[in-house]
Amino acid sequence: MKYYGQACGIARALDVVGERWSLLLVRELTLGPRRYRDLATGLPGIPSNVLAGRLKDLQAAGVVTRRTLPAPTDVTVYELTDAGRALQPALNELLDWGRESFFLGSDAGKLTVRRGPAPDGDAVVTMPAGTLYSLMTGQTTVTGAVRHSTVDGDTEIARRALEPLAAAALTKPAPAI
Amino acid sequence: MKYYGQACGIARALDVVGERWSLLLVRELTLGPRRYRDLATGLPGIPSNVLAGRLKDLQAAGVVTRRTLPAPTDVTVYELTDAGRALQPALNELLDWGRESFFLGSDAGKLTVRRGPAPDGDAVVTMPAGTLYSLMTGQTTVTGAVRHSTVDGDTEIARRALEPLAAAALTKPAPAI
DNA sequence: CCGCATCCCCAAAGATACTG
DNA sequence: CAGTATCTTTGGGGATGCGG
Repeated sequence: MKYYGQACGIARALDVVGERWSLLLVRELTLGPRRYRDLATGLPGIPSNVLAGRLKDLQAAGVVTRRTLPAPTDVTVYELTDAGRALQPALNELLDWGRESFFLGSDAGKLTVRRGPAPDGDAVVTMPAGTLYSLMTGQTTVTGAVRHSTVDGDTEIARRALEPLAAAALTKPAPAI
Repeated sequence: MKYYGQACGIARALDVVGERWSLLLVRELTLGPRRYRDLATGLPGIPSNVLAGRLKDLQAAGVVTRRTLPAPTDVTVYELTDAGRALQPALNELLDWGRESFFLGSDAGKLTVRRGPAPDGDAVVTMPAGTLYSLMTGQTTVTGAVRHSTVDGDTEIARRALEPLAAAALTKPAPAI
């Protein structure tokens, strides 16, 4: 890893747990001791070598320990050290921040997640999360989704912005709008 | 950026500010509005294109805004949004965690930073930070450093462990010990 | 199986030069 | 000064292999 090399405590903390997957790995271990396989399934998408590498790094940093349970189980588990458990308050704050409201932006067929109140735009479409889900999974169409939405601004622009989000659009390249 | 794609708030938070440099950039902006150049100097080592990219990402995420001050200053500054300022508690917790005590480990000529109390080993050398600095900058030798240290364990092993840390060792490959 | 290690590939970071 | 352009290097993503 490349270190920030700053005296700041935040930088030093990120030197230890700032790499991709590291904090999520700690999150998994706050639930208790876990086996390699448990961690792999709890972190969908993490490559096997990255998981192994992170576990090594966090052990070297004194955040995680590896232990083999006594016979007859004879299972190797990973668990947090005291220093690792001390990360809990930071995780809680990140959790609080991360679950605040957010909104989806559609720009030129590219879907982005943004935080805070929705800014003014050509059109703002507000719909229940379930309606968005139905739209994206093909259970409803753009027309159907709009019926369950409130549109603030140009309705035609709103429809064109929603098109690339519909499930049908997933099989063909999104048109630039 | 590759998103974690998990419903967990921590994962969503890291989707927004989990990339390298992002949280340190937010830290800089908690001090108040800053110009591009201020940020670059406050984040030593950040490549210019990465800084520009992070600023774009954080603006898109609604964490940072860009503003041009009115004439005659006519200076563009970056500052945190309300959502960005809401990261302060998380930064404080990371700061608390990051400035806790840590120790250096020397293993096969490789220097590592570890957290928590120093574990038992073949030898544990305790010295003032200034002595370590002198050793690594060549202002003192291993022998001189040991004189200002307390050694718990095998003294010869301690000396061999310190050798690769001395400034003189930086010009030649560290021997495997 | 479970717990990794190895390989290849590509996207992103690092470094530096350059421009309006 | 505030970025963009370009090139090199690193490290993550994905698949697969392998020993206990």
